Amino acid sequence: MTPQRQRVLEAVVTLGHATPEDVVARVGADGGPALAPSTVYRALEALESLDVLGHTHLDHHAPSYHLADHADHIHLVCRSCGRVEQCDRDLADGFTGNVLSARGFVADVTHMAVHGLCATCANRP
Amino acid sequence: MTPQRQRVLEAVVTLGHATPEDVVARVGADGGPALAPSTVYRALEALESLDVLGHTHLDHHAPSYHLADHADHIHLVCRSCGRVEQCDRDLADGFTGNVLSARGFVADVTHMAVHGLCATCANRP
DNA sequence: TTGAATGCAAAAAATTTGCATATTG
DNA sequence: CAATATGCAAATTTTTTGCATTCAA
Repeated sequence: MTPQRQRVLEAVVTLGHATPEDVVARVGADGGPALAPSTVYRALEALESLDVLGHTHLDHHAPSYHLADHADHIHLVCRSCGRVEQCDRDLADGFTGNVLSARGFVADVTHMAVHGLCATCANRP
Repeated sequence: MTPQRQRVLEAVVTLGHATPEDVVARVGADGGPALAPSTVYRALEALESLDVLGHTHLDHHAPSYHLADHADHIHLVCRSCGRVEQCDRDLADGFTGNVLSARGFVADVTHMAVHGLCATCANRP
């Protein structure tokens, strides 16, 4: 664990969810010297392979990293305000069971981003 | 509906699921002249806004387009062999109900890619 | 004919790679 | 000391934009 990787990790923790470029930007603004983009990309991969981080695909053009802890949750992405919230994975137990019996497919819901409208945006035209 | 857009649409239908670059490649190989990448990107957007196509995020760096019909299904992506299959959306009815009551979140499961292991890959070390 | 679509070429973004140097264990 | 990580720069890859030309309604 090098200081650069610690800074990458801190950035992800601070941001909650972050694309690689979010991390590059954040790390460049945290006081220390900027990190080379390649370092950030490699650090994210390394931290993910150590199961410290995980990622989902919240929007169109970038993976979004988060603490592996969060992997126990399902990500809910509001298509209106863009907010990301999480819910307990067991809300999907029935669904994973259905998919397993219907298709023999073993679903990993924690890698899943569910799009829709959050409570706030749903109660608004 | 221009001939170029028809060819883009045909390519998506033929491929089932296709990233913009898949479409560029496919259209370049279907006999006719290649289309400019910008034309393909704009055609995909246009077809989506007409509700002819929809898209999900099946892998890391690209949206994957498919017929809007397919939007009535949930996409299951095997992390081992990469195959994409679909299942009926009602398998997730319980899940969407849970998310709604727990968070007030209105989930659109058809925009969702579920990662995991397909039946074949799950029965294999 | 009037607005929209295309092709082209160039620009912008995002990600990856090679390699010399520096750092870790 | 040996292995690994970093920084930098350049190369790729993917997507977007501007604009003159062509096409469709």
